[in-house]
Amino acid sequence: MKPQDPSARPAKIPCLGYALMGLLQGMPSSGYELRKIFSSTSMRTYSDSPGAIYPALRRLEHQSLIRGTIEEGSGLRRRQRFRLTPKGVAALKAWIARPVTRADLVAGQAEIMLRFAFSEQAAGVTASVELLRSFEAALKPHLAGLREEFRASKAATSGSGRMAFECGVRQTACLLEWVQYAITAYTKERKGGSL
Amino acid sequence: MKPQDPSARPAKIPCLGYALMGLLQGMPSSGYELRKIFSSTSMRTYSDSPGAIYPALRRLEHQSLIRGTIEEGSGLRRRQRFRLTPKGVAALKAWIARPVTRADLVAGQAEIMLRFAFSEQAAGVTASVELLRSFEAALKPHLAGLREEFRASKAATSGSGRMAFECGVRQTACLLEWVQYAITAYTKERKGGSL
DNA sequence: TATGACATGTAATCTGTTACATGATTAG
DNA sequence: CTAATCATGTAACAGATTACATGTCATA
Repeated sequence: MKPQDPSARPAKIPCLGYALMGLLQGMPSSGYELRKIFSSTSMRTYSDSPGAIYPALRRLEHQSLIRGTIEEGSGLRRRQRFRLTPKGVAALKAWIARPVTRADLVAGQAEIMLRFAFSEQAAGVTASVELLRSFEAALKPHLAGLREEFRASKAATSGSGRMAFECGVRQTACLLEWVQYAITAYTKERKGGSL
Repeated sequence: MKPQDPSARPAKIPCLGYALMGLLQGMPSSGYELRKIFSSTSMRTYSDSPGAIYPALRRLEHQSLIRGTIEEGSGLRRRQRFRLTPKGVAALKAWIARPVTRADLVAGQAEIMLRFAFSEQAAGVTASVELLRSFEAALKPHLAGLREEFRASKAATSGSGRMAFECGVRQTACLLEWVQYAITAYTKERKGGSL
């Protein structure tokens, strides 16, 4: 069957879904609270629009990755508090544990950083370090390739185009430096890891 | 009229549209050639799928920003070559000349870099430098804000989350360094500019 | 003549955006 | 009572992805 049996693949979860699950682990929250996090903290990159959050939460619930319970506590105001299910925890861990591919790099490192940010709480220090090493392994040849492409296009491209390319190279180099700094920071402070 | 009269706004062009127009200035190309650029060069970030490119080209054509002409030259194989119209050139220049806002920064700098990359050819060195200065002006307070948020969350957030935040701060600092390097590179080499 | 690269497209589907709607609760 | 905030949603639409369809041309 060529068109890839829909029941076979594990129902791809978009990045926003993982962002929500990552926040939900450790801190069960309502949709409104999650929106507040997206609009007020450094996670501004994610949409805080209700038209994004609420449908996303319902999708996750339909996949049994999270479960919402209506709180009756304080007032009569309806309010759902969502928690990760065991299946959700597993999905989150699997997402974090994925090796970093070249495709991840060209797609922008936003998703990898999200994975890393949630890694320690969701899967332990060992998983964080593993992810960093995978990141480093993907990053090195990628940076080398970029530098080669930069040299090759040096004559062809002109002016600001070349300059922009150089910015990309610098940013990638900076990222690699951070990865290596993070690895040493993790491996120096503890030998065993907390998991 | 609250719902913002649709005929009033200049029909927002998505980033892919500007990427296509930027490539088309200077080098009229077919859809297939554009796809090749996206799939083979450092512009891999943009989709090379026909389902993205061809509809985007048609949208631009409907807005009279580009015009396609069927080439009859070599064989009988149909092939459209697209060129920027004067209106397209104007739209591209206007997009490049937009001051960089805080919203641009949190949305990720991909679009700003694209604007800069095309700036010199589309609007001249003066526009490039102007854009860089605007970028710098937006970047400085943003970086300061990030650093403050980082310090504030230092105790609260734990482990990899804080580390990821630090990565964001470093990347932003690296970006600012590049901007300043680029400004000096431009202003040192020529006083007047080529426009 | 069969294969593969060239070249262009369409259809189904998914996700996100914008803009609006709805109702409960709290502060003045 | 009224306005603002809390909290949750919906509807219309835009844009991208995936997967497929179509046809041309060169070459082995």
